Formats: sequence, structure tokens, C-alpha cells
Amino acid sequence: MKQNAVELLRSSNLRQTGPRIAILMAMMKANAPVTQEQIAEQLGPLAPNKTTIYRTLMNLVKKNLVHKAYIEGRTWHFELAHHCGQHQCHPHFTCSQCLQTRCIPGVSAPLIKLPEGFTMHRQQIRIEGLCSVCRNKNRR
Amino acid sequence: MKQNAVELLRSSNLRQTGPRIAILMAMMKANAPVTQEQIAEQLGPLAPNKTTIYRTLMNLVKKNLVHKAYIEGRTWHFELAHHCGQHQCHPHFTCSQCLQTRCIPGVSAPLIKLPEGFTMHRQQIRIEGLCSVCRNKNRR
DNA sequence: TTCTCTTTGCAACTTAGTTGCGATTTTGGG
DNA sequence: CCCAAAATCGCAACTAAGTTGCAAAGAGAA
Ligand SMILES: [Mn+2]
Ligand SMILES: [Mn+2]
Ligand SMILES: [Zn+2]
Ligand SMILES: [Zn+2]
Repeated sequence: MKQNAVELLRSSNLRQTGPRIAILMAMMKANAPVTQEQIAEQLGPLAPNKTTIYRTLMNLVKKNLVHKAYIEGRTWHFELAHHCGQHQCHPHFTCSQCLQTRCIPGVSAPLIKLPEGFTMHRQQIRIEGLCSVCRNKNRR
Repeated sequence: MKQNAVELLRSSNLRQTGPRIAILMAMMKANAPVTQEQIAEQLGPLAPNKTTIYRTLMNLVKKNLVHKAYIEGRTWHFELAHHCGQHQCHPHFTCSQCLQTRCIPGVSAPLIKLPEGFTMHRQQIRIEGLCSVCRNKNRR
């Protein structure tokens, strides 16, 4: 898995540093978008500084290895780009009661037709609703 | 137009106060989602306090008269709900160069099929790309 | 190894949005 | 119209995610 991270960095002409490899590995382990804080938590006492994590994430976003998946509250959640199509990410579902968010993989929507002269880089879909756990709770 | 605002409040069982009517009217005049600051600006020296604007917006969101349309940077942009479908808002396009956002009215995508047991309240589409102005600038 | 350019850590900062609370306003009933 | 209860408002202080400046450490090319 470390090899995998190293390869990603090399393919994007980014220097191979401890923080970058650790952050990429943390994101590979995750099965949902993660915040700066979750990355730091996962890496424990050896985690890079908060500033470094943010700067690294922004570099990875610029190279299109990572996407800003969504904001919840005031915090960004990032995920590896390797499960997203060229012009479209998979949708994300947020339960408006428990506020948990999960990926909805394997589906996509047709790309919206933009006005004349506009270019699409990426289309993202966000769904708000009630997850099954919360729905059952409300039943009573 | 004031009548219109009053009617919205009455239909949602909200007390008719100066700040609420003013904020609704400001949003009716706008032709794109607005921030707290833009509302205050538009209302000039008579604008309600920042806290009141935020609290009002949240009340209106709770009553589904207003939607949180999108976040840009760290700031929420709100818009009246009356141009949105039951389960879907119109898409919003953000130019990744000039950072301007605009509504893409009149189009919609099929609703994503959720996992068993999940309920959809609202589906939102966000598009990132290059607007025509920025595209032409880059041509040179 | 050495030199240069990039990256990192730390501490201080920024700022959109929130909170607590006392003062004011709305509204419904008498 | 007048009053009291409950909702709303304004203000000042606060919160916390993310940013910035800068000096120290590290990566990679030669
Ligand atoms: Mn995802
Ligand atoms: Mn809109
Ligand atoms: Zn839930
Ligand atoms: Zn543009």
C-alpha cells in the first residue's frame, strides 16, 4: 500500500515525503471521505502538523489525486479521486438527522447540459434525506 | 412584493416582523443565491443585525421557504425555494477560475436510486468548470 | 557531499457563523 | 385599547476550521 502511495506521488511529480505518503495511506484505508482531523487521528502521535495536512491535501487536489468531496458543517471532507469518473464523482448522501454521510457508489447521472461556451470539469451530486437507521427510529 | 413576503410568513405560521419581511424581500430581488453579508448590504443601514439575519435564514430553511444552495469558500449562499422541485433543486455552476456561481435553471437530472430503506428529501447538483468569459480569456 | 529549492512545524491570525442574555416586539385574550 | 406570555432581536463575546509568515529541516540533482 505504501508502494501505491509512492507511485501516485511519482506519477504526479510530487516529492516523496513522509507526511505525503502517510496521508495518502490514511486515505486509502478510509472507506469514506475524511477530514483533516480524522487523518490526524488515524495517524496517531506521528501525524503531521495540521498545517501540513491541509497543505498536502490542497496539493493533492491540485494534481487531481484527491477531491474535495463535500462540506459538512464547516469542515471539508476529502477522498481519493480513483473511484470517480472523468467528469463526475459518485453521489454523497447525508442524513439530515444523524448527519452521517456515505458514498453512493456505482451510480451516476447524465451530465447537465451547460449554457453555450461553458466547460464542465466536474459534476457532483449531494443528497439529503433520512438514513434507514434514523427512519426506523422515527417509526415508533 | 411586501404582500408576498407577508403571505409566505403567514402560510408558515411565522410572526410577521420587520427583519423577516425585509430579508424575504431582499431575497426576492436577488437573481442568484445570496449570503448574509449581501443581504445586509442590500438593505443598507436599516439592515437587521448579523445574528438576526442568520437566525431568520435558519428559520426560513426549517420551514422550507429557503434553501441553503451552496457553500463557496466558507460562506453559505441562500435562495428562495420557490424555483425548486419537490425533491430537487436546480443545479449551480461555479467557475473554478473567477469563482462566480450561477444558477442553471430549467434542467434537472433523474433522482438517484438510494439504498433500501433510505428516504430522499432533496437532491442537489453542483458543477465546477470554466465559464465562457474565463474560457475566452484563456484562449489568447 | 554539497547546493538549491521545496516542504514542514509552530505560533499567531482570520473570519463566518454561533451563543448567552437582557431588552424589545408580537400577538392573542380580556 | 391594554396587558402578559412567548417569541424575537441586538449586542458583545466566543468558537473553531482553515490560513499565513517565517525559520528550520528535508528531498533530490549534480
Ligand atoms: Mn465518496
Ligand atoms: Mn439557484
Ligand atoms: Zn441518520
Ligand atoms: Zn469564470
